[in-house]
Parts: sequence; C-alpha cells; structure tokens
Amino acid sequence: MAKIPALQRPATILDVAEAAGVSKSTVSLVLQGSPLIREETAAKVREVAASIGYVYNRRAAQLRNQSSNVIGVVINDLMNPFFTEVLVGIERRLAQEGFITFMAHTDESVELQSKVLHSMREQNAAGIVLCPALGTPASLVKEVQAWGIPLIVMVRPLGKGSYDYAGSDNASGTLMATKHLLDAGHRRVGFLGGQSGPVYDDRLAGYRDALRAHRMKTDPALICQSLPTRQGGYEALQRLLDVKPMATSAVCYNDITALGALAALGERGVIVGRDFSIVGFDGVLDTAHSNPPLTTVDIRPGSLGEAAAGLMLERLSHPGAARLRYLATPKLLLRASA
Amino acid sequence: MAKIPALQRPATILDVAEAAGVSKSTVSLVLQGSPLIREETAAKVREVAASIGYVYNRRAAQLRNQSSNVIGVVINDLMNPFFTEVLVGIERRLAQEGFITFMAHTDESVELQSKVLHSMREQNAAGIVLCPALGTPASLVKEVQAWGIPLIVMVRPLGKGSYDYAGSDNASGTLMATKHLLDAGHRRVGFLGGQSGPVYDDRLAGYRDALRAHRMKTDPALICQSLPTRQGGYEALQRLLDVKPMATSAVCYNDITALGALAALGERGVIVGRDFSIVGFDGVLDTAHSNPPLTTVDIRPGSLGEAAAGLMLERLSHPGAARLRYLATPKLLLRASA
DNA sequence: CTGAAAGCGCTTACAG
DNA sequence: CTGAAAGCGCTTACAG
Repeated sequence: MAKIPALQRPATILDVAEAAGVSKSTVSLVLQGSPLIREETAAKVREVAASIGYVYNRRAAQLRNQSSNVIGVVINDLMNPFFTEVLVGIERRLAQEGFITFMAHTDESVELQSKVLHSMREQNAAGIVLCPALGTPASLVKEVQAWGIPLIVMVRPLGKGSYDYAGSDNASGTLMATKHLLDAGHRRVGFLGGQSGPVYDDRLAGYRDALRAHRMKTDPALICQSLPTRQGGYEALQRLLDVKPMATSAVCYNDITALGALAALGERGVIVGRDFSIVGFDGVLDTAHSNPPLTTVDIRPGSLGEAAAGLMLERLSHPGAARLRYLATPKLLLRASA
Repeated sequence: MAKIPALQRPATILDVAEAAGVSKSTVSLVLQGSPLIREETAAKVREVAASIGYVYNRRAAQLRNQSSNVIGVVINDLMNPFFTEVLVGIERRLAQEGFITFMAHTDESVELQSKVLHSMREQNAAGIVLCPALGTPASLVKEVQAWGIPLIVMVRPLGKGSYDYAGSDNASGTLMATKHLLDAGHRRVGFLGGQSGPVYDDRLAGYRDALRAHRMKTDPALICQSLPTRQGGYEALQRLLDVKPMATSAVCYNDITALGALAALGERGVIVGRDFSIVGFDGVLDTAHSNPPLTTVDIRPGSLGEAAAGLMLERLSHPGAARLRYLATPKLLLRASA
C-alpha cells in the first residue's frame, strides 16, 4: 500500500502522482481515461487517488483546455409553471450529456437579464439558452452572438435576425382551440389574457383566422388583454363577463390565465364546461387536475425544453451549421372545461 | 487613442496591458478596483479594455484565488410550485450578493442527487443548498461536510446530526389548521396526502395534537396517504370520501395535494367551502386563485428560499460559527375553501 | 508508457 | 505606482 499522508490542502494531481509513484502526466492521462496507460497502472492510480481523497478540479482542467461544460439558462418567469417545466426539460437533457446548468431568473427584467448574461459570459458559459424577458430588444441576439457564445432563443422570438430558436406554432394552436369552440356551437368566443408581443400576436391571429373560417368577424370587445398570470386571467374574465352580448366561452392566452379565469368563474358560481367553456394554451401538468380539468392546447413544455437543449448540443458540435429551429406542434387536449 | 488590434483569440489582461502601455499587474489591480492605482490610469485602462473587447475571465481569477462565487442549488421536485418559489427566493438573494447558481433538479432520485453533488464539488462550488430527495440517507450530511463545502439543508431535515437548516415549524402549522376546522364545528377532519418522513410526521403530529386538545381521538381511517402531488391529492380525496362516518373537511399535507383534492371534489359537484372544507399547507402563490381560493398554512416559500440563501451567506463569512437555523413561522391564510 | 517543460488567464508578494 | 516572477491545478506536445 502507498503511504496515505494527511493533507491540509486539497490533494492535487501531483500528490496522486507522488503517492502512486508515477508522473503527473500519467495521472492526468488516467483521469481522462486515456488508452495510452496500461490498465494495471491506471487502476493503481485510481485507487491511490481515491484513498488520498483526490478531487478532480474541472475548472483548472477547463482553463487549460479552453473548454467549458457549463450552459447558462436564463428564464423570465418561473412563477409560470410553463417555464418551470421548460427549465426542467432543459436541465434534464443537459445533465444527461454531462453539462451543468447556470440558472438565472430574470423575473421579466431586461436589466437583470443583461446582468446575468454578462455574468455567464465572464464565467465562461459554453452556451446560453435564453427565454427573453418581455421587452428584450432584438439587438440582444447580435450582441450575444458577437461574444462567440452559442445562443438558443426560446419561446419568444427576438426579431427577424438569424438565430437558433425553439418555440411553438402559436397560430395553429389557437386556431385549433377556437375552431373547437365554434364547432361546439359557441358564437361568442372571447380571447382572454396576454399582452402584445410576437407570441400574443400569433395566438390572436389564430383566433381571428378561426372566426374568419366560420365567416364571423371578430368583436374587439371580446378581446381582453391582461398580464399573463393567474391574477391577470382572473381580472380579464371579469371584464369579459361584462361584455354584451354575453360571451359563452374563451380561448386563453396561456394556461395560467385560463386557471385564473376558472377561479373567477367559480367565484360567480358558473359551472365551467356546462355554462361556460374555457380553453388554455401550453399543456402545463397542473391543468390535468384543475377544477375542472382544463381543455388546453398542448405544446408539451418539458419536451420543448429538451428540444432546446438538443439544439444547443447540436450547435456545440456543429458551430458552423445552418440555423436550427424547433417548433412544437400543438395538440388539443380535451378535458372537462370545454 | 491606443491602437485597437483585431484579435483572433479572446483578449487577455496582457493584451490590455500592452494596448494601454502599462504592466499586467496594473491592469489586474484596476480590474479589481484597487485603490493603489491612480484614477487617471485606471480610467485609461478601463477604456482600453472596453475598446479591445476584453472580458474578465473570472474562472481563471478564481483558480488563482482559490475562490468561487458559485453556489450549487439542488432541488428535489420542481413540479411542485413550492420548491420553485423556494428556488426563486434562493437565486434572487444569491444573485443580489454577486453569486451565481448551479441549479440541478433531482426529481426525487437519490442516485441523481449523488451525481450532481459530486459534479458541483468538481466544479468548485463555494457552497451547496440542498432540498434532499426522498429517501436521502442522513449520512449524506457528513459526507458533504467532509468535503469542506458549506452545506445548507432545506425543508426536509436529514437526521439528528449537526448542520445548517432552513425549514418550517410543521407541527404548529397543522395544529393551527386543524384547530381552525374544529373551531368551525367540524368533527370529522381528514388528514390528506403525503408520505411518511420527517416533514410528514411533524405535520401529522400537529393534526393529532389539535384533535387531542379538543378531546377527540384520531380515527386512522381519516388519514389518507398519497404521493405529494396533485394526482396524489386527487386520489387520496376519493378514498377519504368513502370513509364512514363521512368526513366534512381535511387538512392537507401540502398545497398541491389540496389542489388535487379541490379537483376531485369539483368533479363530484361538491361545493368546497360550503359542503366540504379544505386547508392546504405551504402558501404557494397559486392558491390565491384556485377554484375556490385555498385556505392554507402559509410558510412563505419565497422568503424561506431567501432565508436559506441568507444562511449560506452567513456561513460563508463565518465558517466557524455555531450551527445556523431558520424556522418559518406558519400563518393561517383564510380564504374561501375553509 | 513516462518525465520535463510550457502554458491556460489570472493574482500576489516583492523589489524597485 | 510598476515590472518581473512564481504559482493556482490542470493538459499537452515532445523527447526519451
């Protein structure tokens, strides 16, 4: 047995080399699993390393290497379970591939977002996955790209420039949802919640298209904007109920506004699914057990996150490849609310 | 103006030094905001650095420094908004103090948890905040402590050993909730959802204590365990309704089981708050707009996260201090469900 | 297979 | 205030 000196400071590759009676090059090669080293020697080195409590210092290795296995993930709104599920999907996939995640929550603050992006750059993130905060200027894309750090933009497009993107086909989703309500006989269909922006505009466009396909014109009074939160949906629904002639159903900007709407309807004693129909958008897991369970346009948030991570991995291995793009295909999930 | 050479590789401190006509020591000191350098010189250096697109390489600095501004945060279940709110609280506070967060989601897998902890160690995390996965052995605490990395355990205690801990006073919370129902005249109060473990045991104990204080004995049939999920709460409630004599109310293990219970009751046409009363636990934001809004034991998840981050900061600045502890004081939040 | 040497980008005494 | 030098823990040719 090699002697096992009690070390004050953390053991380094040099300590392992000494204890194992080999050179530090050898130790380094063993730790990297190089085939250059005889298995017998490698086993000995690993054993000694474990016995003296050696811990690989990945940051030192990566400094030398000019590499990084850290991916920055920037999320705008974790209070919305949609983004949480997206985050979980991203992290799951990245962890599988041996990456580790720098996570930052911007809470829709463009200033904070800028700070964390710079911080991730200083920390040598190998790539950045960004769900942009509301109001993020399209110029941010070029800025980050100029850093030479691979960037995947998620959920919210950022201008017409060229960048890797993972999102969903929003217009076809709301088209599908609205058509479902119209086919069921509804003639007064509201569009509930959300605020202007690329995602909102596409979802609203799908709603309008469905009405047009049924030779109906859209009544602006039925479009009630709000913050994309439960509270927002709750308030927007109150406003919608004041519109005459009465709406009998609504397509919602997203699931949490729909959940807020459910609360508002429940409060008034309206039985959702019978007296009033609600369709959400996102396919958040919570909707399976809301009261009542929510019919929603499912874009599978978890898979969307995994797909975004997949794009990142793809981009990292092919830096020069053409622009990458993932668009989730929406699927209508029928439940009790509509 | 200094010449601005187009660099192929990222600029280093040496490039800045050359371009600014000073030594690299000077540049380093400027970047650290050292008062040793005349302000005039410092301004020049900063200007040159910006003009050649220099980016501080924090990892290199920290390797030399033997320091780290990265905190690992390990979360067991992000599908539960309680833990999401906790995470957001942690990250917010850490970011304020200039730390950056390595986030890992274990999804209640002890094996995955072990992997990510080792990974964080290799990456030189300055500290680790851990919401342990179910079934985590108490020995994990000593293991991580032996690494010399400050550890804050959250939400779920990990044995009787000595460690910094942030959680809540669970027994007093359910005591309060149960007492509320008893005082309102309920005589058949269920305890819904959750599985054995330190948190569960304490919450159940509070429930029992309240019954005892009312000179009632606990009916084991009224205790319906389940996974701590919406689905779990949904199923547990169905079982509870089969118990005779009928329960008229339930204290839930946590908010998401309560939300699942709301769904199950809604499905049966039971008006919650009138025909049946439900109390949750956690004070998750969603409960303000559930259908109906949920009466719950509020332990302010976001603040709990911030407090845990606070303990970490405290520990980092006082490594030798006595064990730190934060216990959230529960507050009953009265809403429509009970 | 192994050892000596240089270097990743920074910081930090130390001497001027 | 500044410059030369050593070193954080690793990797990587290169010569043996």
